[in-house]
Amino acid sequence: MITVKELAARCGVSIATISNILNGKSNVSEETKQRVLKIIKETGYTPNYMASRLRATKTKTIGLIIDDLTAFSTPSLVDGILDICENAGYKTVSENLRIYTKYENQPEKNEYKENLSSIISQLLAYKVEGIIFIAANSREVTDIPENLPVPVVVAYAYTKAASIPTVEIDDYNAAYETAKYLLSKGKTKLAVIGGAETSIHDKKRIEGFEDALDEADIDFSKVKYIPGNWDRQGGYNACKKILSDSNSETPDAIFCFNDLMAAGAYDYLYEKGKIPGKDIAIIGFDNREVSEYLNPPLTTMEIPLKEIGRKAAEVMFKKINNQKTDCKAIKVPCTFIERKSV
Amino acid sequence: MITVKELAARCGVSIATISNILNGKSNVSEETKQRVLKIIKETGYTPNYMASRLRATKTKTIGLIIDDLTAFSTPSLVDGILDICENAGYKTVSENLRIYTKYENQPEKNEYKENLSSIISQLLAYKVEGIIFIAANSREVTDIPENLPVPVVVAYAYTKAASIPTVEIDDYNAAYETAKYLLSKGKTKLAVIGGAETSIHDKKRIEGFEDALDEADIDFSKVKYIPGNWDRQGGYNACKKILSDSNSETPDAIFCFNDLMAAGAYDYLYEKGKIPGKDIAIIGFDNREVSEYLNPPLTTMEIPLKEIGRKAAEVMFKKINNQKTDCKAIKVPCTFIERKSV
DNA sequence: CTGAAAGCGCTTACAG
DNA sequence: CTGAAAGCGCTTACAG
Repeated sequence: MITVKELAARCGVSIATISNILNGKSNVSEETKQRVLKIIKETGYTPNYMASRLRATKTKTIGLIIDDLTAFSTPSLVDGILDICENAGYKTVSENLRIYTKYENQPEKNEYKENLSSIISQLLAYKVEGIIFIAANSREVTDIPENLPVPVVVAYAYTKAASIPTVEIDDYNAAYETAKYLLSKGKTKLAVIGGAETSIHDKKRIEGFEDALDEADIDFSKVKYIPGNWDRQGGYNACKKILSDSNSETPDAIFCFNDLMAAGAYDYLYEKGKIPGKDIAIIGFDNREVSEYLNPPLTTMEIPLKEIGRKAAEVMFKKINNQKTDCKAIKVPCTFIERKSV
Repeated sequence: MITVKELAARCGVSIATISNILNGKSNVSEETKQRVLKIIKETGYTPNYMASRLRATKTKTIGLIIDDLTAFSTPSLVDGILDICENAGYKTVSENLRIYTKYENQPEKNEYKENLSSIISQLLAYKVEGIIFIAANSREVTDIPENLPVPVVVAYAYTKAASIPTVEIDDYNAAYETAKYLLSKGKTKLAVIGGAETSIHDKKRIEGFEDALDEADIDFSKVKYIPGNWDRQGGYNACKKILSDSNSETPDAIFCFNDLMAAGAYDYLYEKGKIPGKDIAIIGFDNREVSEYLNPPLTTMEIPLKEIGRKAAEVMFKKINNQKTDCKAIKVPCTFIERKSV
C-alpha cells in the first residue's frame, strides 16, 4: 500500500505533481510525466479512491441503487449500465436494498424508505456524479427526492417526478405488435392472462392490445382478461377460468403477460389433453430462459434488459454533461421472438 | 449533507464526542449520548463513510469481488453473503470483474489478472476487513496473493492456496447420491453426460458415481461418459452419441451434469420418439428454473447457492475474529429434487 | 512547470 | 467524561 507521499519521494517530485499527472492535468512537463508514470508502473501504485473522493468534486463515479440483486432482470440491467459507464471512463458503486428479503417486496414500508434515504446520503457523501435507481419490477417509485444535487435516472420503473428521467420497456407497442401478429396468424378469438389489474404493465399492454384490435375492427370487449398474478400457478388458474367459461366461445389464442404464466397455461392445456400451439396458440412475455425450453418452445417478447441499462446510463451522461434531454420517459422496444407456440 | 462539525456545534459538544458516540465507545455520559442521538435523528445526519474509512482501522466492511454478476449463480451467492454480513452488522462493497463480457470468461488473460490485482488494492485501500471472492463457475483460482493483510475466502471455486478457505458444492456426494437413487429405482445401465473432461466438477462427480456403483457391484467401466460442454446443444449431441453407439447396450438412465444438457437430451429423445422418464430416465444437476418447466419435470440436484454464500461469510467472520478454523475446503451438500424424469 | 499549504470529514491517542 | 490536535491519502487553489 504505497501512498502518494512515498511515490513522490521516489520520483523526486511533490505530491501535487503526482496528483496532477494522475488526473490528466496539462500543467506537467512531458519529461517528468513519463518518469513518474514509469515509476508508478514499477511500484504498482494505485491511488486511494477513498481519499481522492473525499476531496475531489468530480469523481467519475456513478452510484447504483439496486432494489434487489436477485430479481431476474437486475444482473442484465446492471451489465448494460456498466457497459456504458466503463466506456465513459466512469466507475460505479452499488448498493443493494434487498427489497425481497428485507421488505417483502414492499417499497411502501417505512424501513425500506429509511434505508433508501440513508443510502442516497451515502452515495452523495461518496461524491457520485449521478445516481441510477434499478427497480426490481415496474412500479411507480416515489421516494427519491427531487432536489438532489446530482442527476437521478430510474431504470425499469416509472416515477412522476418531472426531473427524474425513466427508462422502461415499451409495453404499449409490445402488446400492439403481439396482437397484430396474432391477427396476422388468423387468430381472432383472443384472451389475455394479465399480471395484476393494478400493474402499470397491464394497463399499457391492454391499451396497445385494444388499439390493434380496433384497427382490425375486432370487438375488444369480447376478449377475456384474467389476471394471473405473474406466476405459474396463477397462469394455470387463469387459463382454467378462461376455458371453462361457458358464456363465451373458446379462444384460439391466449396472450400471457409473462412466460411463467404461459407455462401455467401450458400445464392446464396438457391436463385437458390439448396441445399448446396447436389447439390454442399461446404467447408469452419476457423471454426468460424457461421460454425456449417449454414444449413447444414459447413465442414471446424479449425484454431488452441490457439495452434498458445502457439507455439509462446514456441518459445519465447526457444529464451529467448538461446536454439537453427531453427524455422524461424513454421506452425501449421489445423484440418479438417467434417460436412454435402459435 | 451536514457534517460532524456542524452537528457538534448544534449539540454543544466536540466532534470527538460525536465520533465516540457513533462508534459505541463507552466513555460518554448517558445524558449527552441521548441528547446527541436525538439531534442526529432530527437532522438526519449520516456519517461519511468515505472519511471514516480513510481514518479508521476497523471498518466493519467486507469486500466482495465478483467474477460476473450475470452468472446464474452469482445473485444468490451474494444474497447469502449479505444475509450473514448484515446480521453481523457489516457492510459490503462489491466490485464486478465482468469476466464474461470483458475477458471472454478466461481468467488466465493478463488483463483479467491486472484488473483483479488492482481491485484488490482498491479494496484494501477501502480498509475492508476481509475479501470474499465469488467465482462465476467452479475452477481453480490462482491469482489471489497469499500474503494479503486481510483474510480471503473463495466461494464457488477452489484454490490451492493453503491460507484461503474455499466453499463449494459437494460434487462427490451429490453424484454418489444420484447414483444410489438411480440404482434404487432399478436402473443399472447407466450413462453420463458430463460438462468437460478437465472440469473439477466432472472429476469429483465421476468419483462419487463410481464409488456408488462399486458398492453395488456394478461395473463402472461400462458406463458411457460423454462431455456435453454444459449447454443444451452439447447435451443433445452427447445423448445422440450415447444412443447411437452400437457397441454397447442402450442405457436405461442418463445422468446429466447440468439441467441445460438434460434439456438437450430431452430434445434428442423426443426427436427419436422416445419419452424421457419413461423410455429412458434422465437426471439433471443445478435445479435451474428451467428444470421444473421441462416436460416431464426434471429430477435434479439443487445447488444450495444461498447456503454457499452464507457459509463463505461465516468462515470469513471466523477468520476475522481469529477463531480457529480447520476449514480449508468446505463442501456444502446439494439437495436432491425428485420430480418425474426417472 | 513545480511545490508548500490548506482542507475534505472523519478517528484516534492523549491530556485534562 | 470531554475536547484540542494530529493525521488518514488525496486534490485544489495559489504562489513562485
